[in-house]
Amino acid sequence: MKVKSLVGLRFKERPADCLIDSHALMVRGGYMKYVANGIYSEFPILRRVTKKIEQIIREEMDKIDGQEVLFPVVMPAELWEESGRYTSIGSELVRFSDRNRSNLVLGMTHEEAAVHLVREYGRSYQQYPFMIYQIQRKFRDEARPRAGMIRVREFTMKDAYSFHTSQEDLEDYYQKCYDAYNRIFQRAGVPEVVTVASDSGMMGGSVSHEYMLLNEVGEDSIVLCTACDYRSNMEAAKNIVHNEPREQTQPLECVETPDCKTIEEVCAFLKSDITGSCKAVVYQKNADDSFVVAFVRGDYEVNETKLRNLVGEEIHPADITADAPLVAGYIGPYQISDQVTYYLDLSLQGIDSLVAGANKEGCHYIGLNLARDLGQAEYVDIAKVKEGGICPCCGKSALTIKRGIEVGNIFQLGTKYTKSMNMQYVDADGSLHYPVMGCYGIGVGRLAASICEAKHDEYGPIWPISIAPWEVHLCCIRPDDTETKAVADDLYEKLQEAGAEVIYDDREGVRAGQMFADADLIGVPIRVVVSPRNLKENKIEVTTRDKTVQESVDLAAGVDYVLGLIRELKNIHNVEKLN
RNA sequence: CGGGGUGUGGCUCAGCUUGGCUAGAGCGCCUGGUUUGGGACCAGGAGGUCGCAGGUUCGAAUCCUGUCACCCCGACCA
Repeated sequence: MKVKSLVGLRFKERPADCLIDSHALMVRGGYMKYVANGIYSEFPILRRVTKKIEQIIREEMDKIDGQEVLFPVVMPAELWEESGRYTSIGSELVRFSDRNRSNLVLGMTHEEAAVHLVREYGRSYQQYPFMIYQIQRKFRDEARPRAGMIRVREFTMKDAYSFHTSQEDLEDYYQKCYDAYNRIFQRAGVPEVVTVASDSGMMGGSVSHEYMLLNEVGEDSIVLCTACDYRSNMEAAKNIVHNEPREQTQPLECVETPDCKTIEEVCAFLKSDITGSCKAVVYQKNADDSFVVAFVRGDYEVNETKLRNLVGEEIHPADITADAPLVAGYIGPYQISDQVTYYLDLSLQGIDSLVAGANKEGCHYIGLNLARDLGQAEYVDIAKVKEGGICPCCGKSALTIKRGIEVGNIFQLGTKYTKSMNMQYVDADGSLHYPVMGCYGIGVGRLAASICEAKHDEYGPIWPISIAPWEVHLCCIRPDDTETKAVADDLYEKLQEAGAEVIYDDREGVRAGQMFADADLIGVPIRVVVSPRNLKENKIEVTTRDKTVQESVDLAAGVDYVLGLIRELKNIHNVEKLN
């Protein structure tokens, strides 16, 4: 491929809308073009990157006996009605109708299609286990796409579905997939991707893991233990609090706290420690707007995912109107209206004397003892883990919180879909059973963008060779010089004949500076420069994009040197060798 | 859906407060020339319904109303 004819515009200025570097670089480098909110087209450079990622995924899926299939993008509503998700999923699922007024949906995930495809095939236990996967476009009408390709509405995803005759077999396969995913990320040049325990969300199922590329621009908070291997998404992280007894039990007393609406204001006013206070965070159930109050120790935040799971239905932050059975700013667990459901967080357990709202305008209680004053008090885990918190695995106060981009996930689904869609197999003894499912996803475009985000400098991406659009970027400085051009052309031919993927810049009238800037933006790992200056010494210049190699090589040895370098760079991510 | 912001050649932006000649600059693009190792220089050129609709006015990129789109924060989220 010649740079001269590479379709896509590169430009110097950073587009105003690009908040994160990977987005800016991929737009500036002619990788992608904005089409509509959360929708992009891929130019050839990016398409080459995503194709390579897809190929790595394909190979690893095939290694664990996956079989590639293709589901439709458009599906009839009936299919989604079978699983119940036609109604249970919100506006993220695009629904529309065709000319016959049949209701259709755009595929945002394909559990329904997968079950539909193999419902008949999987009638006998002898067919199990099996796994099918596809690499295909999905559309999710996300509320707020952002950060370029990191969060979009239309995207390419590899989604895999495995079917088993027992939970044990699923767990066995789940582990194989877990390992395959690690190989994929290693081969794609990001071995630093970590797995974390996650909340299964609307997917249902019990066990699930997310693969996170730790990065500042990530949307997820990841809880990591610096003392052991514990890793979890914040949403699923268990919070452990040990409250030491520290005060004598005091009598319950109502005090005036005028204009103190936040817990900080109350504690400052009463000159009390925030860790001895009880904070109320109010939500409403989506279904009937009834109030749900979460009480946590003043210095903690509510983990809405854990709360949502506990409540068992969708909730949203409350709008406390004048006629609500709550006094905003003065809400406490003691004598709270019986029209509200409330939960006490574990962080409140064992505190003998609390400061808490009195459910009266301008008043708080001091000396509240939950065990004594509430009769029976039940404590649940609904608070967010804090930096330095106690690890639920090793018990040390060694938790740290980082940001991560979710590049993949795996779920043990159980029989949610096979049951609802009535997929059964006949067992050896003639009895009927629902197969157990697992599902496994990787966002291809998001992975490409994440890798760019993790590996770039101010000039452009630094692609790992395994997913780089090309392996070698050949620059011919001064192609108007016939000798230089002849040497460069020859190198281009020979490298390609030897199987190297080469992008060749032989543009006339383009100065060296621009060639280099373009090469930086394309981010190819090996750069070969042919110029009159080098040829005087009968040399060519070979450098790597990350500057770890900067060699002047004899022209005669040039091809072999470059081929050797390609092999060397490829070995870095060669999983077979590392394992 | 709530809050904030922005819409002016392909890109980055100025002009708007205080309405007034033919709407500007840099980058990019086209032609010719001089150049040639980190985004060159000279000369010439193409490219705009100033997001859209309505209103005020002798006159609107500029003021008013509405509307749409996008960006950011939040909500939401396999």
